[in-house]
Amino acid sequence: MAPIIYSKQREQILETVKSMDVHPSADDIYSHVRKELPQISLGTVYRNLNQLVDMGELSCVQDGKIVRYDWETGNHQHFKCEVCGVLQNVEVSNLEIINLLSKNSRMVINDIDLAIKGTCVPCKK
Amino acid sequence: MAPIIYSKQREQILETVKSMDVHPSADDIYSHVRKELPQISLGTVYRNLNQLVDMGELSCVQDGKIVRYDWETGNHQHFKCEVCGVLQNVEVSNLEIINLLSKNSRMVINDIDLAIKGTCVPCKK
DNA sequence: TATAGGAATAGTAACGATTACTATTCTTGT
DNA sequence: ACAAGAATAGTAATCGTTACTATTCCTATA
Repeated sequence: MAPIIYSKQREQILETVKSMDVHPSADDIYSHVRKELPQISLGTVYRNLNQLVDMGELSCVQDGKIVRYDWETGNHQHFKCEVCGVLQNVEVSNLEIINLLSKNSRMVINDIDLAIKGTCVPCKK
Repeated sequence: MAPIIYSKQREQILETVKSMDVHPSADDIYSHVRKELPQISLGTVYRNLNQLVDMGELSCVQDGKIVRYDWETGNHQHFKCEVCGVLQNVEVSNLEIINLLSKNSRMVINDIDLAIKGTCVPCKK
């Protein structure tokens, strides 16, 4: 439980993720942040991303075998287009789904993680 | 599109997964199959697991950064206990969830992948 | 049943995302 | 200004998985 102290690297990483519209991978973020801080190392990016997720400043999603980061931390789930590969947020009431699930199960449900796969609107045409 | 021909390794891998009650990883399966076929290589296990999933004989789930395999291929989702780490199947009507989601979205939903996190019945006590 | 063509294998090397390590540099409370 | 200890850059290591290659196995055909 070491206290977290300021670093310009962490601030820059957070700002960078917030400025990106897609769900960037650690490597995407590294590339962007290097424009501002050319000396930053990839390990620093990973360490800070993990901290920011732990702190609740960011959320993350597993996309295949890589992790993607998201500045939206509220109640949402992810849609992946199987045609173009884009990953986008979908506003969903997790509670509704949890209620649906709770009807038939005796375990305690804390959270759900829903990956929706299909064809996005532009690819549909 | 090379035709798939018989191999005792593939048969043994499939039988092994079907005999296991938990959701085994490739490495778990490798350990078990080696008792019957000591010469089998890990690469063979991976290659055949991928084929069996493609053939629809098995299904698989991403669990953190590893993939786990499942002989149940029907309509179900996965529950992970955050206390003991066990991964178990939950019977869910995917259609109900897809209907819920389709109300508010214009993309075409082909499939969903739901990871439920919580506390299992034994750990609840 | 012998055989040829190609599919599968064992063993090993390579890969890619992520984490660990370490000497040095920053932050911050005093 | 200074000391304690967080954070960093750079690099090595880890780990699940895939790729490669020479050899062995399967099976359709003669």
